[in-house]
Amino acid sequence: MGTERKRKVSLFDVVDETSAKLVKFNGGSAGAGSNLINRWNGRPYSQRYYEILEKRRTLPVWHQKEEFFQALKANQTLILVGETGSGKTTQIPQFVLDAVDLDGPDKRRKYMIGCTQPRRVAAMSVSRRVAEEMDVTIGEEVGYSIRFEDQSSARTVLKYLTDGMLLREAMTDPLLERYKVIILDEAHERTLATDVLFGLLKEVLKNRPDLKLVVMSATLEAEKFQGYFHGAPLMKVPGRLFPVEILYTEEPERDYLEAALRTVTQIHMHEPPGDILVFLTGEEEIEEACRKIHKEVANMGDRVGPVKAVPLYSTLPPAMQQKIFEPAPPPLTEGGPAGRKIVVSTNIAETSLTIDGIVYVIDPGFAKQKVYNPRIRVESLLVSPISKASAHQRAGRAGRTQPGKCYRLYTEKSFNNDLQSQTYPEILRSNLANTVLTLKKLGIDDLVHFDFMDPPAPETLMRALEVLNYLGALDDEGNLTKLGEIMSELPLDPQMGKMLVVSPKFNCSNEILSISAMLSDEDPSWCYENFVNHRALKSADNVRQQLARIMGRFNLKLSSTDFNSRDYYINIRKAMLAGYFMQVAHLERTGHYLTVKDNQVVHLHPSNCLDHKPEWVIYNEFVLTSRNFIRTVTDVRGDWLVDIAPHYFDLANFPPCEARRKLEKIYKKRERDREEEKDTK
DNA sequence: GACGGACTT
Repeated sequence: MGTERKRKVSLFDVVDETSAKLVKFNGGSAGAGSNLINRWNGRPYSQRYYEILEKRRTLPVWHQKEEFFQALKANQTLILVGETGSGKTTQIPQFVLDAVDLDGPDKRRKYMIGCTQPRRVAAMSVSRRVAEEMDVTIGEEVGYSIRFEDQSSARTVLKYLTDGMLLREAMTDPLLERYKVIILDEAHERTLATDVLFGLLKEVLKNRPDLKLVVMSATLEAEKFQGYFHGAPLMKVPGRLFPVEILYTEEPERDYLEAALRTVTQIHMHEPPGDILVFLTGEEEIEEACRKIHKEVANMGDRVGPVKAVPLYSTLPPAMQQKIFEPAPPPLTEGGPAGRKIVVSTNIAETSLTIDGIVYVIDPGFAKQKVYNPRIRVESLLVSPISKASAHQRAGRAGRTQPGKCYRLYTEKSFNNDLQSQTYPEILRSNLANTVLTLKKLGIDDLVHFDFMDPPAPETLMRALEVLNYLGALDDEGNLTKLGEIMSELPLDPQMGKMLVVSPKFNCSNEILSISAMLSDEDPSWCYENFVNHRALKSADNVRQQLARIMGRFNLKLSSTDFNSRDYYINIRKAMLAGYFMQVAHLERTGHYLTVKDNQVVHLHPSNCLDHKPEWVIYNEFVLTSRNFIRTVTDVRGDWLVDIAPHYFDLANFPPCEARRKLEKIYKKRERDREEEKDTK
């Protein structure tokens, strides 16, 4: 069949010049005489292939193709720095395909090239683009793999996947033996998964001399990467951005929101046409800013053109998000002042979404960032100053289609002296219980000596180990137990994983499965005009199915207590406690709740749906906002605590407090009951 | 009496 196609093609009238060039660009790897045949699927190239090829050749990274080949050939690890527009994400993996031999030792099995992305959408859209460039079908020779969707096949030679997905694959394929080359893209973002992959790959490379690693990053922190990867060579690729003029304020601004709005109106009045992108920190602030912009511009009357202020944040429904791509409004009257689009966005526009046509960026210098307090095991969001790298990225958003301007609402001195150069990697700002469980499953026994690029605080690791030990996922020697094994396979936090795994014992796994799915996904009670969010329910159902499949693999039975039984809800609450016994709060005589053992004063979040204040509650989340809130709470009973988690509520290891005294009473009553029982016998 | 920056398995 293949021969027939080849014959047809040799008669095919293709522009000679293109095919001649093609031989050269395909290198020696395309089979002899097959320059018009796509080596990946044996089909003749389409006209579109040649059209795209012309454009690809103009990408900055193409000028360094030979240099890249040499570096890849000579080294096991390679670091590549390329700014926005260099074409690295789409081109480098294709260069790698041209440079390496994917045949396995027995010739039957072919190796793959894997390229990680921090985000699902990116993995999906980039792989589609590359499939088009290579003139192959997506899901065949070029594919992608993200949660809920595996678009790859036995023929796949290049696979884009989320970094979290590669980490999952490593659980079953510790030496990543399906891969010949792994490319970690967007490494500067330092996601939790990428950071774990760094350390893991360093180990794997030692045991797989034939495996190669390419680390791609957008910043010069690459020199740090170089040090980490034993002085791997660094290749720099220029980006393709228009110049962006940076403007600072003379004095520090007291109120960044007010300053941002003032800057918007000034640009609108005095600057040439071009859209504006304003970075703010959250939904509420953004909606308020949009309202104020419309109001202020309306007050200016006909002197200025019309504006369309559009909000942008991740929880905005997709249809509303699409509005950022609509054009600016036309002038009110023919020949009148031009209209302007003003996108008011969170950090989502810094990395995940690119909007063409932005000429002005307003950067107040703040973002909400996660911080973790290992002492009380609480993660919270805090509005905090951004890093220099982040400011640089924001500014770049103004230069995608023409020269632009970036207004930094802070002084140049502040930029130089106060901003840290890089954002703290996520691994230093997170609860690591889940990460530690993953590492254990990956066979990393000695966490203290695991080669993290930035080692987390020892206390954070200790707290994570402690939590996993209390849950029974790790034994006292720190080894993964059978329970821990199952928990590591579930895409859930350890507490929730434990709750789900033990739920069959409480005869309520159907219900706990639903609860887990609903809690681990976006919240559908954030309803839109009192209707339950359909998309959120669909996605919770998706999660539920995935969890049910994994439970099936471990022979965990799906069961329910009779709905009319008085034990129906009791069993569910007990199963929840079996996972969440470390997140208990006790109602003190003062009327306040105090978290057990950590002794933090907390308040029931107003969104709770209890009709009374129970003496003991377990909570799903501790949120630090205007006060310490515990959110999504469930009423539990004191004697369940000592039944279900006696090892945690062990009085020998318990600070003196009201909760302790209550537990003492329960233990004493237990003793009395036992003795009475003895006497009656 | 009031909350989700961005992501991922």
